[in-house]
Amino acid sequence: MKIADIAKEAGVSIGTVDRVLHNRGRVSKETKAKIEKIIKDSGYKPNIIASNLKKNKSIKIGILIPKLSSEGGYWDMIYNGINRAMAEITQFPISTETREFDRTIRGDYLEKGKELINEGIDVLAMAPVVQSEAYQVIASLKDIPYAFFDSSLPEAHPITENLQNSYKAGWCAAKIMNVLNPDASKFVCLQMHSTAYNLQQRAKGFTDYFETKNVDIVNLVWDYKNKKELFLAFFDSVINENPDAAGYFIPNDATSKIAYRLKEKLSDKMPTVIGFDLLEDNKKGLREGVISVLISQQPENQGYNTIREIFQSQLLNQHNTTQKESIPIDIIIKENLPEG
Amino acid sequence: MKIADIAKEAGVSIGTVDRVLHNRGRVSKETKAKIEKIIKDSGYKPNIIASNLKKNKSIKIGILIPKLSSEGGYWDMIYNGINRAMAEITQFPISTETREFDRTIRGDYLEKGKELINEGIDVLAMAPVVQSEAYQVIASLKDIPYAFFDSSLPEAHPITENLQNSYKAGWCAAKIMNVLNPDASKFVCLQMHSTAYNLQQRAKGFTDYFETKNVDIVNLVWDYKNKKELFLAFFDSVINENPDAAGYFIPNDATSKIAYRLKEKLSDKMPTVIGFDLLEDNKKGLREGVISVLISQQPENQGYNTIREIFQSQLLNQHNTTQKESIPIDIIIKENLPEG
DNA sequence: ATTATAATTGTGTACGTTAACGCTTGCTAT
DNA sequence: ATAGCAAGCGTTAACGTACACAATTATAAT
Repeated sequence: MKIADIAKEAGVSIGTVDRVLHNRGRVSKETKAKIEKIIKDSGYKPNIIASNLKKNKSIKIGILIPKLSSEGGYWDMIYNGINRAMAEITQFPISTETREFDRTIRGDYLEKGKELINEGIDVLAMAPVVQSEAYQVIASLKDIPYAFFDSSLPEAHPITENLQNSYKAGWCAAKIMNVLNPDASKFVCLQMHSTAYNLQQRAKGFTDYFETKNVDIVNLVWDYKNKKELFLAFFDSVINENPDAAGYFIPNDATSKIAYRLKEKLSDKMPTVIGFDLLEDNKKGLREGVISVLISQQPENQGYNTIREIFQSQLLNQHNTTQKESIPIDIIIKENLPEG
Repeated sequence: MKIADIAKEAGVSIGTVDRVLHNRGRVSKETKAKIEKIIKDSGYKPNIIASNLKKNKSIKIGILIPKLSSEGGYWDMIYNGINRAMAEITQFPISTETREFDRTIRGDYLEKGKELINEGIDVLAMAPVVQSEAYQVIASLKDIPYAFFDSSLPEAHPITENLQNSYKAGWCAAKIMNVLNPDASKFVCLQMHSTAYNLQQRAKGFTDYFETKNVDIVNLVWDYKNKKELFLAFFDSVINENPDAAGYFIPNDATSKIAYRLKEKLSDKMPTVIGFDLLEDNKKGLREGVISVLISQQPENQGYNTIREIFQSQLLNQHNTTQKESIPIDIIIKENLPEG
């Protein structure tokens, strides 16, 4: 069934059918109704291939992402996923324009966002990690659609979002910590960025799990604005003050650093260490046994899915109706660590 | 850069360029060389959209899969993934033709496979679970490409395969079993289909893990050809004979049945139960605590990926060069069980 | 030299859709 | 009555590729 068939059946020209299909007006009510009925009854589906060929439209996707090669390579993993998805659809007229922002510089997020908008992007994929500025970027977008990865923003309406339920991830980590140390009565939870919502939620999930259990959770926060060289001294004092802690939960990605320090100081009775993300350092820690468990946010898939869904919605006009699940909480131990 | 541009640059017509592009001969050596150089230098990429429009080719994918609604719904999960992928590409001229076979009927695999071939499929996606017949099907395919899901076949050359490393999965399960029962000295491994290669490998991985540890593994096999109603009596005797078993490893998907029986018989000191696949029954067992851990083969993703890769290679002519990883070993506990 | 034949190369149409453009018809305002 | 105008509809030229067919040129046979 193609437009010409509909036209023939309706006794009109393809131009008229086209106007009805695209709601371009200039068609009488009766004709429109007749054509719409035929379209409905025949189950006509537009040939997206021909459509794209004719329109010859190209979609430019803006990517707003924290500085690559920072934070242990976490964002690079997302970016790899983005590139994998792009590679799969090179055949289609789609391109990306990337801006890396520095989340520690006030206003940088907004600035880079506006740069992208000025570039004339058709859709924006963003990690809304600087909340207040992210809202401003969205406001500036006007009618340009946007998608989230890594995290979300209340009250926003992205075309898709790919992120993990942080609270549940913390809760899950707590369960594992509990199982690995059934008799323990004390664990440490050490956050490195006080402001990040994700990390707060993970810490909360972890703490809440133990609420009804007779277990002491020591919640600590190390502000990333502090001088880096002071960290180890700080951490050593944490170790000294909590000799009875059976495990350390690190809601952010700096797990290996902490794990190796613990190994150094407490080689005899190494506590359980649970952290996040399959960064190279963390994978090494897992392989060498100083980290017991890592929870992966599947950043590669987040990037990949984001692009795929943008592609589906913008180029193929397929808007997903079904509620999608969030990224699963991926439990990684030495034995199921993916190779490479 | 399009064919017309190449033609203009080479001073020939597009027909000649076309012949060079498709190796249809009838072009002089010099002309061919000149055109090939231009193609190479310009980085020309054919417009797959226009190509498909012209060719108007439709790909029919044959699906050879065990009876749906059998084996606890495992194959239905794969089929769901297949359908999800198909839904994403409805815009493209691609269709499926499914044949369900009964793996317990000798010759049925081959028969259903031949039916598909006679249907005139362009590519076959198959679960090569009946090895000898699968080889015959492949031989009958002649030059039709094929893809594997769930399992593989030595010496075959599928365009893609999506499966989990069974040995590694068993090994991983063993590690978890060990961690959950650090002081135990005996575990039971109970297989339900003696012939399935996958299950053998899982059992082997599990057993091998404990080889150097002073742990006793009781390896049992219940042949599925036995009368079903005898199973519980058999299993009760297993329980009685191994009162000191700290855990049960079930390499196949009938985990919940076993777990609930154990609960009935040994409610006071319930052993650890580790099994496979997120079937409804198993998920229930996990939620209710009779199953400790399930390993997921991500069947949904297997089906999804298989179709996607067929689509990429057959319709977009994008043949993946990079070695792909096998399906990850997905560790599922109550706390990270996906909803729904 | 002239055909016959083979080896090259060029031309034209179609794939289904889009959208600019133009044609008709009927109406309003002068 | 007639120009002006808008509503409604039809026509047509692309988009880039594939392939059948026509046309040309080179080579061989007489």
